[in-house]
Amino acid sequence: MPSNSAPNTISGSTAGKRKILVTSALPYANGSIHIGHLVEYIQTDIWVRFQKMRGHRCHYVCADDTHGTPVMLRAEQEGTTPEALIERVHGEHFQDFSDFAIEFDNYHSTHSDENRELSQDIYRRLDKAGLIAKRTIEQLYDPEKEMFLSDRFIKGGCPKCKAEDQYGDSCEVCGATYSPTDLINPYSALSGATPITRESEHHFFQLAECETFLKEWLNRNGDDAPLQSEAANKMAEWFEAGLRDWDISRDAPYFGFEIPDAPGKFLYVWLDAPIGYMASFKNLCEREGLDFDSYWQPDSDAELYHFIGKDILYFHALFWPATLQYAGYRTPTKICVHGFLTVDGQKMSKSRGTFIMARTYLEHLNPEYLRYYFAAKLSDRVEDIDLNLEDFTARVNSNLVGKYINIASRSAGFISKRFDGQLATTLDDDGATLVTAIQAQSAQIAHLFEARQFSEAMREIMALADQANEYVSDKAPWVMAKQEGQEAALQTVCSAIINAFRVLTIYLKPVLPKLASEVEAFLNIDPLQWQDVNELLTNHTINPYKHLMKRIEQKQINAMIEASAATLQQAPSPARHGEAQQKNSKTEQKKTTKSKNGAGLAVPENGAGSSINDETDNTIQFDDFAKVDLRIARIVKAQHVEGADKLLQLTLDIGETQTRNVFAGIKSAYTPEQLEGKLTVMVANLAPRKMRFGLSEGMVLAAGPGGKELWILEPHEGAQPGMKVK
RNA sequence: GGCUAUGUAGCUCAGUUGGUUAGAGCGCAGCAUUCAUAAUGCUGAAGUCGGUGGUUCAAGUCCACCCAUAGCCA
Repeated sequence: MPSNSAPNTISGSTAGKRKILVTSALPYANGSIHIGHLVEYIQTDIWVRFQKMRGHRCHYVCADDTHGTPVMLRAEQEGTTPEALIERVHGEHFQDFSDFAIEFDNYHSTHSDENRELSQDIYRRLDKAGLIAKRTIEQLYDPEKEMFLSDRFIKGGCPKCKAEDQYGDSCEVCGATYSPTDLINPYSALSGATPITRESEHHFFQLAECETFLKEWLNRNGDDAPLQSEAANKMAEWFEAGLRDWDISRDAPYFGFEIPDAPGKFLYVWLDAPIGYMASFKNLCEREGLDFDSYWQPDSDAELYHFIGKDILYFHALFWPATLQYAGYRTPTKICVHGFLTVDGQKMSKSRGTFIMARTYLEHLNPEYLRYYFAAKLSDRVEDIDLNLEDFTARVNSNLVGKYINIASRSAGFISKRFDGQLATTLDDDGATLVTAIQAQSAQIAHLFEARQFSEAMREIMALADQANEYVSDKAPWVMAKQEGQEAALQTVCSAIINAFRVLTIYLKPVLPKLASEVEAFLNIDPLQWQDVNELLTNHTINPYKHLMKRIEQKQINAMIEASAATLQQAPSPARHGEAQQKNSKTEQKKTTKSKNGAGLAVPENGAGSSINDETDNTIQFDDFAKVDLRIARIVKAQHVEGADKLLQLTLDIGETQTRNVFAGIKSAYTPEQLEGKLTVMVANLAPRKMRFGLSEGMVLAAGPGGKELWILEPHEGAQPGMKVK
């Protein structure tokens, strides 16, 4: 594991200023920022702030990713232009980031002059290098809308199971994969028109030509290689599968940049998106008089870091270095890949209220809680991290408020009340020992920040906070305060505590910049830099202590979850770019369908107490309720379903001449024997759902989080099959 | 289906090249304390390290298979 290794020559030292350029992936201009996105921006921002505190010349740039079909269509839907749409979203994104204390040196847009010039120039350079091939391909075309359709925008009947309304690449009912041309009665999802096949010349980036270079790049710098081991593994997989050409052109109409000398052809959004990193930096250079070339020329002495999520590794580890190399630019120093965010161990879910938008979070909680929590969970590995809300509350309250903030809170009162804010001129032996011990961890903690092992750094820092609290406990200043002749000792002890607090604040500053600045005001000092660790604050007057951070209350969390559940109809997509975006919203849709009625069970995928319906708010009218025909049902027969992991097949008697067949996802909690003969409640008027194993004609009601914890409803004695539940 | 990860105390995670009774924080229990917007200190309980089989004097750590979860298959 390369980045776990001992500090190398670059990362360990403070001597010598480094030139560092850092990016986070560009958020797509077709959705709001949510807490999943924030993992990356917070991770990057912490790293950047650390580098700046160390005195390095570090720039952090980002931008909105604006091009592609989804933006074009959404603008059309909203009755506006793509330009107006992306401008509005740009403002929203920037505000969200700012409010989370994510401090870009520049937040630009891929729809900018800089990006157009760079993108078109890079295309020309790649073409000149012989890497662009042109081939005519056949694609489905919407004659009404007059545009080519990607798989996502074509629907029709599944060629295998005949299910209707399936997408162009795979069937959600039987799982078959196929090509859109295989669909039965295909139609355009945009206009409903029948698509026709049409030829078009496309431009391809011949990635296979770059294989030798990519392998060399990947193995560069030994232990300090550009990729983490997990990402390098993935690369090996891709190499083994063989690198294929990359289709980088799209036909008009397309919101993007035209390909030079190819009228009606546009650069695919994924080509110009990463170039947006350069464009944003170029824009910054022009504004601040920096030398763009010294960062991007092949012999550059600057370091270049891209922080990305594992979902877009392919673009950043294959195409992007290849693009840069063959266009005559330098290549990235490192691609820092992180995993996804889960909430309470599961994918963020709109119905459970765990699909939390950045804005919703901000309306209920302090952003620095989340910054700390993410820091406490993040490592240099490509691992998913979990936001466990209970753990979140406990850790923030205990670590930040109970341990760290409390150190200031329990000493400052004495200093201001008894000594008029004046700190002692020297520390006693024990106090000096404590502060020295905390200072001594500076190099180690810096190394952990540098190596992106933030969770380890937080552990170290909190262990030091424990030492400070032990010292307070040992010295018992409140006892001294009551003894005559102990004034000097009291002042000395409290000064040591304040000094311990000051050093801990330096260590936490990259994570908690706002809090740190309040601490600076409280301590009456200049903005803290990393090198200030070695100084002592003595013979100095501090300001009266005001509480620096409140504890999280459960009701704030609850309110945030409720608010998230309530605003879920505007389904923002987590994806960043064009087609990836489409794919994701499709997954989301799949999930929704499934939890609604796919398994014939009224339990949302995993959600205890959550709403079944994703689209409405929580209140319904009586009429709405009356629409649901709930009936007492006797389980005449229950059996396993061959090939299904979660399903039981139930035969239900609801007083009709025919029994009902229902597939229920309760295998994990019940055996067929436990169910046969029992009474339960079913939804009798649910539209039948064709499943892989047959037709499901309703669903039975059950509660619980899932797995073994699942309980179906059973009426009291006397109820008869067929009775209506109302 | 193929591939890649992950699975260690209630929760979140550490566990170096296989080596003495498996660690931390949070939570929990008891005690102490009251300076601190209940915060702190001390003590303690708690794990057949996903399962099965194997290699070895010795396996959480290596191998095989299986189970679960997540992702990738452009």
